Amino acid sequence: MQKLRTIFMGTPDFAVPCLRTLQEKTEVIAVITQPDRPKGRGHNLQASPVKQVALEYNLPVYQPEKIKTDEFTAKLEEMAPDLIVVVAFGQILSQRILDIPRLGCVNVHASLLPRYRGAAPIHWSIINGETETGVTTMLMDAGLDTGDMLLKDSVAITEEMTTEELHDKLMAMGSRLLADTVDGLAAGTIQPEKQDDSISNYAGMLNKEIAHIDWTKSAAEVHNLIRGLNSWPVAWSNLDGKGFKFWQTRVLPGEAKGQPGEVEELTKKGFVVAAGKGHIEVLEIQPPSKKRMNAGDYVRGHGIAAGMVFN
RNA sequence: CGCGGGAUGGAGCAGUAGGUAGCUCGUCGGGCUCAUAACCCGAAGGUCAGAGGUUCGAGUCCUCUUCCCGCAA
Repeated sequence: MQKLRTIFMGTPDFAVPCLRTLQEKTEVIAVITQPDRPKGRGHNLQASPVKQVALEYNLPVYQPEKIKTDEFTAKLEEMAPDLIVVVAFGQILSQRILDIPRLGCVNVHASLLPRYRGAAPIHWSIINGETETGVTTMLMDAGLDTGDMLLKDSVAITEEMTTEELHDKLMAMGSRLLADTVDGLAAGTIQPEKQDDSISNYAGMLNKEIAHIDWTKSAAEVHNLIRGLNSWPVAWSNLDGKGFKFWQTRVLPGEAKGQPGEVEELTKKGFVVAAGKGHIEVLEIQPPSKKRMNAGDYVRGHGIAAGMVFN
């Protein structure tokens, strides 16, 4: 069978396994990714993970600042791909681009659509305390993650799972699902299914403010925020005017003994903080200008004491 | 050369106007105990990130280097 001619669009780590899958199954004629951005200390320009892998395969890489320009669209039309695959690309495609490939544009999205459409489905599904999520492939249309669904796979979210762990699971699942989707599309065996807009919701972009812990919420909600924002941007709270990041916590049984944010007691492994309802034990923390460390170690070296209040 | 914060025994920290390096924990040995991650006694372990400079003398002041963290997605 003649290999499909495809174009891949993606940017972060999450998209990399999908690119590898596509490279194995099809002839990738171009890779589109975000322009190199200044990153890290020193603000050096850094290529996206997708670009690095594309270069490894010697694939042609394009990095338009805006993909929707007439000029770039025309270039895509010239390439005349059979299929375009988009995974965490970071730019919205125009209808004109969506119309280019014969088999359409396929998107791999890290949620069970129509739930959690948008930029940060993995983070939000944990923050909201969901017990199940997954990956969905769809035929893109002009809306944001509103296209007809192709294939789906699900995974359970456990109580202690962090975004980082879930991200890795879904990343692997996404590339497997993409493989099946490409095969199915080529063979014409997949029946696209419309999304039910009435049960959809939106997982917006994250910002610093949502990462600020609100201790008046319940212990479970605080814990979900912390594990949901683990790895980035990491939930934080102030003590003495200094920002502390919270990396790992666990919900303790029983009622809160102090006001929200108050350190109730020190424990072997860390310390206990009261929430609006219930309380949590802090196990791993990151003080200003320091690496993340065991909360117990931090307590031993510092004057953390019962009665101090985070806010 | 984008801005800022760090680097002190295995871990986390002190170290006050420069004058022989301390604390909490861990480790090892011993004791107590039916027993213990509990308690008691004792011990080991640091060229204070590296190089140079100022000084009678520097963890403590100055310069350079290396590494780490935050901001920026």
